[in-house]
Order: sequence, then structure tokens, then C-alpha cells
Amino acid sequence: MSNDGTIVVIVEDDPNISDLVELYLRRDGFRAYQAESGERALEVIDERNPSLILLDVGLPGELDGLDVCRRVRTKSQVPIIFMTARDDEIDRVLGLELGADDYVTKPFSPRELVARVKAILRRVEAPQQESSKFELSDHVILDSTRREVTLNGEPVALATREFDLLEFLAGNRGIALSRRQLLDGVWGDDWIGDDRTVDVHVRQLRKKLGDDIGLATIWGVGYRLG
Amino acid sequence: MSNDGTIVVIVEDDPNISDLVELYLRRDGFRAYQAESGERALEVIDERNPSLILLDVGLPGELDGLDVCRRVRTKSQVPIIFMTARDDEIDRVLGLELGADDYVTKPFSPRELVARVKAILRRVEAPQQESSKFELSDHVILDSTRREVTLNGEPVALATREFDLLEFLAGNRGIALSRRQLLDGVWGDDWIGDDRTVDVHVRQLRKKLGDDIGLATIWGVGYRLG
DNA sequence: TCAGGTCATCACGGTTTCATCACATCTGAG
DNA sequence: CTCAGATGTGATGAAACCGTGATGACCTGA
Repeated sequence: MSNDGTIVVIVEDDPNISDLVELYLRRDGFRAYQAESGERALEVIDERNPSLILLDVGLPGELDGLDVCRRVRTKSQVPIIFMTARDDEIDRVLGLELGADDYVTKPFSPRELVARVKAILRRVEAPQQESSKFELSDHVILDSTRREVTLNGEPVALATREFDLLEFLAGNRGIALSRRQLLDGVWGDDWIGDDRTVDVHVRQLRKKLGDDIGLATIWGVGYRLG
Repeated sequence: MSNDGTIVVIVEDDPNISDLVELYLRRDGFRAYQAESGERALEVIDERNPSLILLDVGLPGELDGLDVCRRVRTKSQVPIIFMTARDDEIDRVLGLELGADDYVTKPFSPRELVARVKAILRRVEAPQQESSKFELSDHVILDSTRREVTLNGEPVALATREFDLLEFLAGNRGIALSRRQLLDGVWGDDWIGDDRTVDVHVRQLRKKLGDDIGLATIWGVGYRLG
């Protein structure tokens, strides 16, 4: 399995622990980022849009781990693994019912933690992309809830159809879609019209966002993103 | 969440433990079945076709938990949660790499176990997209959904007919197909044309992908992949 | 009403595909 | 070994397909 580029955020106030965990994650090809407090965690998570979060329950300050979990859960279904020092069961089950996907109790071994991370990600890898943000390339980010596409951080003016088309493609990333499928998904099943219409909008997207978004033409079939 | 009818098999030789777990699972609406040995486990799993398996590592008899896991994995991707008494880490990681999805260490609380079961099932419920990948050789992989063939990781530019032909052959791997069968499957039953057309496309495939994909000529008949 | 933007459609031209042909090479039965 | 039939291979012209600029209908807000 290749973890290259998979982003993990570590929320932990003890730098000894977080540094160690980061080291092991990076050794396995993950991109890991630290946050030392609950407040900082929310910022980093928003910024990095990680595929998984490692979350210390006993954070100092206003927001503890459970608070962070709740806040994150309002916006996304990203997997969360709790790290806890207190061994009582209430915390564990509570954590799980809160939407945590696993937990480890301190002291834990970094190797075990990494194994857990992989196990969870293996499950999640299904196209469950619930997060509203899609990284289409290094430069292009699509935000469904904001209904905005940014190129190098700058918002790009996309027409309604253009955005809908890109969003649909992003939601089916890696899947070759026929013009008919795209029309059904974006224009609606009952749409009657020329298949070639898709082409024109694809062209606009490529023109506005550049060719590096990876919107490939599948000859004789349709298009595929990613 | 409704667990009604979700089937769980408990593989555990200690009836005290398995009865307790079964009780808690049934309280939560699961349908739970027990197996007291590795041999029996395989029978019950085959019979009940569970959505999840709870598996004791330290089973007595010929087949221990790890053996059962391996055997099950040859046939299905059903989630497995290991129950283990030995607390050493090796077992844990080993278990995870074997394809286990989680584990608990004895003694565990039934409530915790049920919470884990739910957490795993929540993950699995996601509409698991079929991988649709064919490994044609060590170097060549065909991905149907992406409609892409990679040679040593690099995508190969295949024309529509070439891809369709290869996909059809891959879907009938190990079967010698006549030119007529290939034309019916790829070009369509109603296609009228020269049988030799197949030859030219086979040639293109061999040219682009190398001879090691194992696309054999069956003299006087047609072709066979693998 | 008008200006500006959106959007489906059209037509043209370049590119890719692909069935077929002709010839070379191979296979295996006798 | 010979030879007839089967398969491999390069070339080719036509058809299919896609990218692109233009056009006019339509909508919206000033």
C-alpha cells in the first residue's frame, strides 16, 4: 500500500509524543502535521483537510479532545483515532459513540498506532469523500459548500454549469464517465439535447483551470477526472 | 442505527465469554451465532454468511484464530475483529496486517466490544466500489472504471477497440476464444466484417503492452489471455 | 429597455481510429 | 521436407471523433 501524500493531523500537547508519532508516520510515507491545542487543531484541520486525525483526549485549554471531535464532526466524517491516558471505559465508548473510529491508550507504541492508522484508512478508502473539499491538483481546490474553486488560492469565476460539472466529475474521480452519464448527473435524467454540449463545458473548465487538473478525454467514451 | 438482522459470528472456545457477547449483541438487535472451534467456525461462517466476525486468536485444536482468518480471507473481505488474551504487540500488528479490522484484548467489556462492532460496520456500510482491476502480469494492470491500462505504473494509450478487446479477454481469462466470439463480445453480435480484424487489434495490444501479458494464439481457433 | 453574462447548438478542421488489403511469415499435418 | 492454410505485419483511405470559435436564444439585474 502506498500512503504517499495521505495527510494526517496529530493533535497532542506533549511534543515528545507528537514528534515521535510524526516521525513514524513520515517513515511510512504519510504527510503529518501537528497541532498542540484544540484551537490550533481546528485551524490546522481546516487548512490541511487531512484524511485522518489523531486526537489526544486530554488536551489543556478551552477545547479538549472531545470538543474538537464534536466540532470536526459537524463538518466532516474524517476518521478520528483517539489517544487517551485515562484507561476508564466510559471515555472509550463515549469516544466511539461520538464518531471516533478507534483509540489507543497511552503508553502506546508508534508501530501499533501506524498499523491502526493503516487499518482505518484501508476501510475508508472507499470513495466516501464526504468532505466538501476536493484537491484536484496542487493548485486547484474545489469547495462544495462554499461553491467555490480556487486556483493557486485565487478564486476562479465559474459559471453554474461549469461548477456543477466539475463537482460531479470530482465526486466520481478516477471513473471514466460517458457524456450521457455526465448529462444525467449534471443536467438531469430528463435532459434532451446534444451530447456535444458536454465538450464545450469541458473546454471552458480546461481553459479556466489549466490542463493540470487532469481532466482526461477518454476517446470514444467521455471524460475522466484524476 | 438499526442493526436488525445484521449477522455476527462469534468464534470463541470459552462459552462464558461467547454467551455474554452474544447476549449483548442480541440486545442491540444483531443476529449472533457461536462457533467453539476453528473447524466449526468455517462451517458456521459459510452457512451464515455474516457481516462481521469476532475471532478468538487462541483457539484450541488444529485451526487457531489466525488460520481461520487466512482461510476466510481467501474467500471474502468480511470485517474481522480479533479477541486476544496475549497482550504482546507482535500479535496485534500481525493480526492487523493479516486483514483484521480491529482487535480487543481480554478481558474486555461487552459494551466496548459492541461499540467496536458498530464502528466497523459503520465504515463498511459505505457503498464499496468494486475495484474492477485486473492484474494481467507483474507489470500490466487494467482498470475498468478508470478505463486505463498501466504498464509499470505508466498509463498506456490504448484506442477504444483495443481497450474493449483487452477487457473482454481479461474477463474471460484462461478461456480460448474464437475470433467470432471476440467479435460478438467486443464489436457486437450484429457486426458484419472480416474475422481478421481481430488479428490486427491483437497485434496492437502485443505491440503496446509487450509479449508478457500472455496473450496466446490458439492455432486454428483464436486467442486466449492468461 | 439595455447591458452583460450564461448556455446550448452548430459548423469547420484537425486528429485519431480502425477495417481492410497485400504481402511476409509461421505452423503442423502428411 | 513440403505445402496449404493460418497468422503476423505495415500501409492506407475513409469514417468517426474531438477541440474550437462563433452564434443567437435566454435570463437577470440595473
